[in-house]
Amino acid sequence: MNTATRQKIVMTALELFWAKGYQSTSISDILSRSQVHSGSLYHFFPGKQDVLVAVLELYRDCIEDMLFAQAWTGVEDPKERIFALLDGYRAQLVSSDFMYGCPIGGLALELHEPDPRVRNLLAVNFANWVGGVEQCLEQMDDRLPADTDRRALAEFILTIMEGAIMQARTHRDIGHFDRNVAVLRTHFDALERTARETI
Amino acid sequence: MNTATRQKIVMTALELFWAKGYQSTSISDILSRSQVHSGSLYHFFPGKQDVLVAVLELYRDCIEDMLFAQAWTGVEDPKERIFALLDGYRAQLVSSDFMYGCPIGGLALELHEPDPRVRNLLAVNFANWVGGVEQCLEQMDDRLPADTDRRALAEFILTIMEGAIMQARTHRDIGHFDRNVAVLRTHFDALERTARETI
DNA sequence: ACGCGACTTGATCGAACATTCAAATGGCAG
DNA sequence: CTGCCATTTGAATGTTCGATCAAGTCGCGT
Repeated sequence: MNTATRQKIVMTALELFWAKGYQSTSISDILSRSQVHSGSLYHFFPGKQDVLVAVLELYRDCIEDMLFAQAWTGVEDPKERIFALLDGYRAQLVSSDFMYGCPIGGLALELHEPDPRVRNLLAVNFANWVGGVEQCLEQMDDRLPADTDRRALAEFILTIMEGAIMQARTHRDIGHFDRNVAVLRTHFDALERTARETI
Repeated sequence: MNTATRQKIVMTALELFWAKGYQSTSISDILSRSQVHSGSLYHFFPGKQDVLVAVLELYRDCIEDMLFAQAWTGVEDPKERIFALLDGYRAQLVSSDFMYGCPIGGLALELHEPDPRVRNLLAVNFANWVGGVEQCLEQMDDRLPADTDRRALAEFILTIMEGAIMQARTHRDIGHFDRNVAVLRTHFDALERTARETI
């Protein structure tokens, strides 16, 4: 199977879905940007929805190499790895003039009655992101109170990332992102202080 | 001006934008649901985008009576008013089987290159919501540490609401919402404890 | 009674959309 | 060289979209 054309389609769709969303991206957009003709696209994919599935599968399979590895090079402290991850989204927002937020979050809110495959892949991608953060929290060991629910805290951090991006994009003001991260830092400070006090 | 037809259009559009989003709602959807003909709609509105503007203006003008007043009847404690507000969104998610999230947040992430009017109205609606929560935080007086940035904390609470809805909807599991709110509660506990200790 | 302006009706428009298909191409197995 | 099958080409399809418009209705001031 000539995979080059298929990959070109998926990479182009990934970029367009990220920049404009799923519904605002037409098949024609994907075709003209990727220099592929419609027959080729429909040779590899039954329909538009299946292109989205392929994009979400790519996210799922590459989160480790493309997201975590990238954000965590040169950062060893597990707590700072979490903030480095958030800072990556911040940098994307700023450098793209608030165009590029979270590709999964954008799709998750845009698709109101998604295909079960799509919804499941969105959930898996969220779960993988949360899992990565959860590992950082576990590596913080007794810097966090023993009774801290690390999974719930990891989900909380995803929540903050998504909400902070939403507000910063809407106001076109990175201050909204920064203030949210700052409050998260005070939450970590309180947790670490509690952990120290109850040794 | 025959306002009845206009109102019918705006109310129908509000409901459809909330349930299906802006792009997935066609003018035909609005017309058939509201029993109005296309000429009437275009008599009152230059185009689809202006219907959205009217919907967002309605949210802006009615947030006090429709949202805060509703959530806060019978709840006097300012801290519990915040959690009552969140519980309202929770109830909507559950009773609608995860269809109805936050109408503003959904539109904010869906519209990638919005008309300045639209973007500004989204920002105003977020700001009004944050303002309501900020007032609650101010009424908490010295139950919070003196140096707490109440505006930033109010924005943080909006963030949590939006992120919690996003995750609960994606997983179709209200547990994701509840865990986020639970972590927020631990954050409040820590703040109140700090305030008590530093009297 | 009359006319005017506000509103309604519903057929109609062109553009954009996702999708289809028959024909052409090209590489490779035998 | 030949035949086959995966892939490519690009015109064409039917549908849905947002929007237009001419004709009609209604109420109200004069």
